[in-house]
Amino acid sequence: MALSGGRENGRTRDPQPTINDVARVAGVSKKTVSRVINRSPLLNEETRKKVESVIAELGYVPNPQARALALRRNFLIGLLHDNPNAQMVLNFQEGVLEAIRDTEFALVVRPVDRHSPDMLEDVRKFLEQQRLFGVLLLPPISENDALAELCRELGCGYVRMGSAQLDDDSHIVASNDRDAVRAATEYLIELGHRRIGLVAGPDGFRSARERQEGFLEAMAKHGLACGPELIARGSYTFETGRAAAERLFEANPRPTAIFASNDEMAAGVLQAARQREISVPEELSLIGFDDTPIAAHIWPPMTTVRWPIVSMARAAALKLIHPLDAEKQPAHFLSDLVRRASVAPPP
Amino acid sequence: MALSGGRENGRTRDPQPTINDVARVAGVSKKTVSRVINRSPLLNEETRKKVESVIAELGYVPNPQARALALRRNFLIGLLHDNPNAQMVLNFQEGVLEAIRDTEFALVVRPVDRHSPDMLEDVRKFLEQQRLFGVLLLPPISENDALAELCRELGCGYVRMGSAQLDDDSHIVASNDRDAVRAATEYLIELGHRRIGLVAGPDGFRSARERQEGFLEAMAKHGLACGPELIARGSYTFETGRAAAERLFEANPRPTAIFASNDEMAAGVLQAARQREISVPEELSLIGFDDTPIAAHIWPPMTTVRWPIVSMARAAALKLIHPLDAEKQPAHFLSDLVRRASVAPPP
DNA sequence: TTGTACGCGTTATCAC
DNA sequence: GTGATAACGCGTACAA
Repeated sequence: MALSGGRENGRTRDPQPTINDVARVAGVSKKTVSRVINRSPLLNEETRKKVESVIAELGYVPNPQARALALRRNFLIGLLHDNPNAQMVLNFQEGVLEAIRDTEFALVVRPVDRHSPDMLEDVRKFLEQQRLFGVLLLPPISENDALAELCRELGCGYVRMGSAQLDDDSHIVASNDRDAVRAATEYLIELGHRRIGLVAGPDGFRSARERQEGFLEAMAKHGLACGPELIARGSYTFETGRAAAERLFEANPRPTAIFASNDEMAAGVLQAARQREISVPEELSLIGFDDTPIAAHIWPPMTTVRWPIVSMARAAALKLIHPLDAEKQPAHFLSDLVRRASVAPPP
Repeated sequence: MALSGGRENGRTRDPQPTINDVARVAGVSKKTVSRVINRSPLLNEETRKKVESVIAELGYVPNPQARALALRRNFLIGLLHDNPNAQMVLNFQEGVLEAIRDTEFALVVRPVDRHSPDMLEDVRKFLEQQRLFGVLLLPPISENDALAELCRELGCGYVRMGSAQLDDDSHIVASNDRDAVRAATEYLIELGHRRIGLVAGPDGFRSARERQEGFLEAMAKHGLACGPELIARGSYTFETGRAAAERLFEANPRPTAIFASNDEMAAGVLQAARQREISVPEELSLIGFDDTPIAAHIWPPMTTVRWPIVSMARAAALKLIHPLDAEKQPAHFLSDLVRRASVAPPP
């Protein structure tokens, strides 16, 4: 009579009831319970109600590990990133969690070190060991094609976040950084700026390249010169932004505006300007990229390009979760310019 | 002959070899393989070597879902937080990941909304559904005793991060905010400041209370007055910091120094000062708390209290993973003052 | 529409 | 030391 897992007496404090308990109490087979859980259409309405009430009464929750074993796939989605910037990572997590809210999916995070020679091996071990449903790749490591290839080889789903079309639409969610920066630069030009400096991002970053090209396109389109003295490269950090600004300030005549390829470098530019007593925006206009909190919290509040990372993250997660409808999720997102106080017409 | 899971021909691209495959190839039982994996001491050295070589050859990796099912516990540790601040969350993740590197544990993140009336129910659902090994609680939700009680009820391990002794040593990793703030305040006093304002944190936050009391202790110890006109409350955001500063500036005489209970509010204070053309540090000294990136990136670079969050996170994770040795991990950490340019003697 | 029997990959029991 | 055999909790053929 007593099925496995059954405990007839009220003594044992239930270590989570199982599907067997539900079946026994409801007086049906385990399979029927399983059908109720998985919303099988061919099911007598009465038995469904009965089973559902027993489920509620017992507080039954399916064991995800057992499900994973039987289905030969689990419900964990991984977030692989190389900490491009804390706020961005967290915003991304937020978007993913919006997408998987009220599903059985969970998000596991995994920072990786893109400079480590065995980064790829580390990721492989991680994927083999955890057998994730799929992974989300954040820039800059999302630009690594070998990583995508590894996922394919391991049969692990993946979606990449990027600044451009890096993969087919079912595997990418991209912002169009080039267009956004072109528009930001044209905004400066329309205000009357002619000498505009660029703090470019590091070599090897696709985002850096896209942003630089957007900048150059705008300058070229308006016939503005943009020699090497107007371009300085940083590595997306505050300090390199400061150093890059120092170099741009040497240009003669000095630029009246600077576009920095991310906010952190823009903050560095601002500090360099302050040390030289160049006032922003009166003597120097400044635009950043990312709209991280720092942009709004420094003085003057900084004009910057905001990309809709939460929506992008949500779309990426949905693509991953519903591989068949992956193409229904938008693959391209537009960034917009957040106008604050760091931009003014040239002196 | 052919055991389950065996594929004798080279045709099928192996969807991960199982323990059965290893056992068959090595010519032993799967229990023996299991013993090798779990480093059972009673094992013939020869058979161990043989099995190990087969494991390597086949590239066998144990399936964590199957292990979880058999062991009735998985190897997922959860991070519950209410985004106190992006950098802090990410630093915490970093510390946890240091601790679980090269283990089979993985980190799953779960933001919660502490303002939602059914926060507790959400967490309960999450824990029941995912059946985590244990969870790490970040402030401010770590201060919620009902949450800790819930974990105990559900048999889910937990470790809380806090600003004070909130739980017994095996369930807490705490910084001593009170001492740190007292020291920071005394630093101001030693420089000669007598009128010192406090931007306190929000009601209901233990950290806010601890920091406030540290401040008051220092003031009292040196016989300094600290009336209500010298205390303004904010809610740990930039904007409330700015507003609090406005109120403090009304005090007569105006304070020559301000301690803000976190960096974000301190940045708000700085902005308010700038709008009033009160120069920092010449006319106003300022100290923050947390040492988030913004502290170093604003102007002037800000003196602040840094707590060793990465080490704390590591300790918390180790406590969770090794419940028996939990007490061996330190439960208390000291914060230190990072001296930058926002503090000077009073005018 | 519902139930039976078995598989998923691992660990635990208890013989040998 | 080692190996059958039975759990663990759930899903799927296939039969009823």
